[in-house]
Amino acid sequence: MSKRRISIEDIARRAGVSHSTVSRALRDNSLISPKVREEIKQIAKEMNYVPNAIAQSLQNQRTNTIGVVVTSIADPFYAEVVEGIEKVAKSTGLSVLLSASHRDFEQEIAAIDTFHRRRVDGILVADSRINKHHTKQLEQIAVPTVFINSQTEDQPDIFHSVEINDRLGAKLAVEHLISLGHTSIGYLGVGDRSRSNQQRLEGYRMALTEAGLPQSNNWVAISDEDNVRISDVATGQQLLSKLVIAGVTGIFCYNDMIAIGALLGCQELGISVPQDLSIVGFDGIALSRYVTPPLTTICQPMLEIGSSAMQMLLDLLEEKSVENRVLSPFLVKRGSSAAVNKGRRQEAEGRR
Amino acid sequence: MSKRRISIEDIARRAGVSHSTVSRALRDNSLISPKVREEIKQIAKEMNYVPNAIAQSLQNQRTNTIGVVVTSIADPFYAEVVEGIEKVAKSTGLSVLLSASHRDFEQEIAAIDTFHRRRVDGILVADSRINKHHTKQLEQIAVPTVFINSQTEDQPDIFHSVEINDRLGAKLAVEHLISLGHTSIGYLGVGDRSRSNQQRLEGYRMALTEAGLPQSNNWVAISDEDNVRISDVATGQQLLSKLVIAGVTGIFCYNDMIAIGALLGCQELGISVPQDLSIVGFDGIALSRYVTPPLTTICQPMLEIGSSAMQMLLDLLEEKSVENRVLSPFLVKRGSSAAVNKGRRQEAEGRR
DNA sequence: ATGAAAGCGCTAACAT
DNA sequence: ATGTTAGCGCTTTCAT
Repeated sequence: MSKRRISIEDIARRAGVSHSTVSRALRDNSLISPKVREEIKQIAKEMNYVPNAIAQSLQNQRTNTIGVVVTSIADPFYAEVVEGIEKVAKSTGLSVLLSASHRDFEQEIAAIDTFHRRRVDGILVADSRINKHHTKQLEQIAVPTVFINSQTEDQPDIFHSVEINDRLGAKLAVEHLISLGHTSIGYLGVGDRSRSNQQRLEGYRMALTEAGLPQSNNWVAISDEDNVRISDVATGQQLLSKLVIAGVTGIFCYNDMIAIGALLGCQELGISVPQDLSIVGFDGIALSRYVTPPLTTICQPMLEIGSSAMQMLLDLLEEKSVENRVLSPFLVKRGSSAAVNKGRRQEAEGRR
Repeated sequence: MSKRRISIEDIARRAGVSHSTVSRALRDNSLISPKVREEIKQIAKEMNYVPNAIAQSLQNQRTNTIGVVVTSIADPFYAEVVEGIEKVAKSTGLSVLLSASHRDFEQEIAAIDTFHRRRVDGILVADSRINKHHTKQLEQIAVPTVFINSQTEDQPDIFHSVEINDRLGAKLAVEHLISLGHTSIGYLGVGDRSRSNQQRLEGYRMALTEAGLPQSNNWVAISDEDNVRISDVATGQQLLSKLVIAGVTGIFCYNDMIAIGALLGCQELGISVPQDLSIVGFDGIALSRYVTPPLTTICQPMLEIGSSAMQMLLDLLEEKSVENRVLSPFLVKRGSSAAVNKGRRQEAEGRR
């Protein structure tokens, strides 16, 4: 299987030159005469020479590799983000090492540490749990790092970031429901993504306040932080009834998976969407288009989040100065939201 | 940013020993006295030493890295497979380089080539297009390689593989429809995944033949190979009407995305599933559970496909002998399939 | 235009 | 138990 690999020394021997000549020839160094250069390239091809990127990396102090940490590879949201990352990485000759953190601080640190040992040129971390307290322990990482939708409240300013404007997204969602005539609007959130959940909750409240609409603690349901073992879908399904009992006619969900859980919950309870209840999600994952009814949602430009984080990393590698980016999400209206229907709603309530 | 990194020489100098002593101490070599060993480890920690995996790789002729090629990172099926791969890779201290081929032969080769240059210890390729004709060009890869659900008819036998039993899966699907009383059963396939499509088609035919049921070319619709730019969902949606017109009461779809397209098509045409038409998918992606009605489908054990391919690779790395694996898919009955309803069906036809 | 030699950071065989 | 030396495969001065 592993007959030793061909090296430039082997080629040099065959060509009757020194190995440095071979190195130069293969790299199109202008010092080498065109003739020998071609000869050497020919021999290299005949011998099936494949340059050893490890040796090059050691010498060049550059691995042309970046590390990417996501919560889960199978998460449809981050899968799309990684797709965007990989695309621009590939176009610049960079390879990507991928690792999953499962929203666990320890695993996130372990992944970064591995990347560090492997001397990646840069790191991208999605949904990071790292905050200022850990800065000390991490500042010697000395590798350009970009955070994507960081979950940390106060982010170390030595790092860079690409974020979605969660508050704006939430406002857009709630304003949409308001424009449809809803006045009792609920929020279905998660307990284990502190920052984004907080921001979306704020956007939700802000929209209600600006519209002069009432608020109530009964209209807000957020999953227990410790209860996060279960999936977002299950969370949405479980928490739905609380809001339904509280009498909301529209619900803004933390994300699409929660919203789908809510949709499922509605089926169980015999509530029809959007006639009896309007539901709005967040993220815009492919799935949101295919459920019934198709989900009205706040779309994040997932590919762009990935590609622009990667682009930022490239700029950092070239020592350009970069500015943190905050991208704007946008509303996509689909079938799960409709004008409020007070009659139907009350009738539905009476039925219970 | 990049103040030079601490090396074992730096530690050696501080500790007043030679760099090889440091190397040994850090690796718990028993030759080093416990006392100096601890001293050295202490100093290393103080200096924030991070071993250079690149230098280790060059010396050890092992990168502890594997390369994974999938058609698309955002593909929900392969995302799940990669999740399985990464999990066992991480547990054995291996890192994974990920690359997308987009079902394109050139890109697949390019990715493998990059892995080759980077001296990965092993390679996993999903949906490979490589066949015996390319063996010559690839046999010097000399890196343990495992194919996952290869798309190639005659696979080079120097490579190993983990596959799903497509024919069995298709049979299961069709037998399920038959057991529900369906006698006119269609197949909705794809033109750009030659092998798996072929196998599933065979399984479909086999089941019909064994049951003594009629077959018809009008009951089989397969997308043009050149028309593959469009998504599987769109394919399913477009091709549906042909089978409907041909009068089938049940359809087995190449995969879940096609099936979802078919579901969408049914909505457009006012056909209710499963009352008027039963639909069965293939893959068992998360999505299949959440559409309406939830999709009856043939599940592939995605995580297991990933982990067992990875396990096979590990065995190969330890020079154990391995055997190719063929995993069995299984039927999951959900709402999209039901007993045939001839009355309703004919009525629906009359309506048109 | 080409070769000799040093060195990237590490491991390991060979001294002692 | 520790130091010396020689690589791993490459790039890059510095000679010539």
